[in-house]
Amino acid sequence: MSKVILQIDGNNFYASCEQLVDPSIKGKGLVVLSNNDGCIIARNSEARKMGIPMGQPYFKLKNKLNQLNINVRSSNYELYGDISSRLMQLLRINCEELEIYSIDEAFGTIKRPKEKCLYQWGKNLRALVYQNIGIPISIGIGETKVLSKISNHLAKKTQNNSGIFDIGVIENKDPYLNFIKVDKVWGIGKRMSTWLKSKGITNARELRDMSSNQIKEKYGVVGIRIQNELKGNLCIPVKETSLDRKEICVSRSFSYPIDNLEELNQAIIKYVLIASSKLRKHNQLSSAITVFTNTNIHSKDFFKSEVTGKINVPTSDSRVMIKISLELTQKIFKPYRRLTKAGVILHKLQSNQYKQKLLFEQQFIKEALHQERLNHVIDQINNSNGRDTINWGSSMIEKEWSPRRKKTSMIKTTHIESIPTIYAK
DNA sequence: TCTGGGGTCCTAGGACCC
DNA sequence: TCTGGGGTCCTAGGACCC
Repeated sequence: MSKVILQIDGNNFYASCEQLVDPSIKGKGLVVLSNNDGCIIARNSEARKMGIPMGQPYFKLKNKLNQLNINVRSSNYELYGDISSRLMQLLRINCEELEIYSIDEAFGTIKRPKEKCLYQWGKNLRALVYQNIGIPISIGIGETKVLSKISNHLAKKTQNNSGIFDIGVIENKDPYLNFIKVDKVWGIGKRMSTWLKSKGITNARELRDMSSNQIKEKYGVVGIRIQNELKGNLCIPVKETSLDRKEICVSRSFSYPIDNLEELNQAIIKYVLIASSKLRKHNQLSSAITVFTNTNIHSKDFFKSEVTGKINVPTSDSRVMIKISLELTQKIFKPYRRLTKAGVILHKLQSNQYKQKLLFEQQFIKEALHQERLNHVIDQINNSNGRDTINWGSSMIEKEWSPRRKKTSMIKTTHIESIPTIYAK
C-alpha cells in the first residue's frame, strides 16, 4: 500500500454555485463577475464554448454577453463560502489527510491498494459529492502534488475520464507530460515560463528532463522542487489545514476614484473592522498593520503607497487597530491623486492562547477586558444579523464609493429568509 | 467612463551583533 | 589608497497561487 496524492476541485465553482441556487439558468451561458463588477472571474462550460474569456473586464464584453443571452452574476462570496465548507467537510470524511487549498480546491491523501487504479473510488466520491452538495468535482490522482494537479487537468481535458484521472498507475507518463504546456504546470508562472521557453522548454516532460543545475542557478530551491515533483519525488507535502492564518488582508476597489483624506479614512476604518473581526473569529492577535492605497494600475502615472506600523501589545481590538491605521493613513495619503483602491493587511498573527499578560495596573486590565467583551458582543450581533448591523460610529457614514454589486443572486444558503419557496404541483 | 481580492513562500539586503 | 568576517533577524518585494 502506498500513499497517493489527490487533488480535488469544484468545476467552474462559482458558476456551479449560482446554478445550484437558481436551476433555471442551468444549460444556459453564465458568467460571474469580480467585486465591483470589474472582471469575469468564472464562467460555465456553455459560456466558455461561446468564446467568453476569463479575466476580461466586464465593460468590454457587456454587449457580447447581451447578444449571446448569457446570464451575469455579481460574486456572492457568502454563498460560495458556505457551499465550500460543506464540500470540504464531506471530503475530510473520505480522505486520510486533507489540506484545504482554496475556496474550491483541496489536496488529500489516501492509500493505494497494491498498484490498483483508483478510478472506481474516485467515481464513487464524485457521485457522493454531487448527490449531497449538488456540484460537480474533478479528481486528479498522482504521486506528488504537481503530478496530481496535472492529473486533474487531464481529468478535465479528456472526454472519457469523466472527471477522474490517475497518472500514478501509468508507467510511461511521457505522452501525458508532453501534452501539458509548461506554463500550465503548477508553480510555473509568467516569469518562469518565459525563461523556460527561451531555453527551448515548452512542456512538462521537457521541464522534467532538463538540466537541474540550470534551474537551480536561476530559480533556486523553488524551481528544483517543481522538477523533482514532476519526476515523482514528493517535495511539497500535504499539510492538514490549520485555521491559523499568517496574514489577513482586506482590500476593495472603489466604485469611483476618491481624492480626499476623509473618504480614505472611512474606507480604511471599514476594512480594519472587517479584518479585526476575522482575526477574532480565528482567535488570533496581530502585531503589525499595513495600510495601502493606489491609483488605477492601468494609468500612466500609476501611484501606490503603503506603510506598516507596529502594534506594541498584540491585539485583536478594533479600537486600537483603528487608531493606529488612521495614523498610517495620514502617511500614505497624497492630495490630487485619484485613488481607486485601498486596503489593510494584518501581519504577524499569533494565537491569543499565548496572549501577553498585561502586567500593569488593575485599571488597565479591567479596561482591556471590558474592550474584549465589547468586541465580542459586536461580533455576535453582526454574525447573526449581518455585517454592519452594529458598528463603530466612524464607520457608519454613508459610503457612495462602496463597490458595486448590481447583479447579486439574492438567494443565499445562510439566511433563512432567502431560502426559495417551493410550491408543489 | 469602467480592469478583483486574498493568500503563501522565498530571497536579497539592511541592521545589528560579536 | 587602504577599511574583517561571520553570524542572525527582520523587512520589502517578487513570484506564484486560486
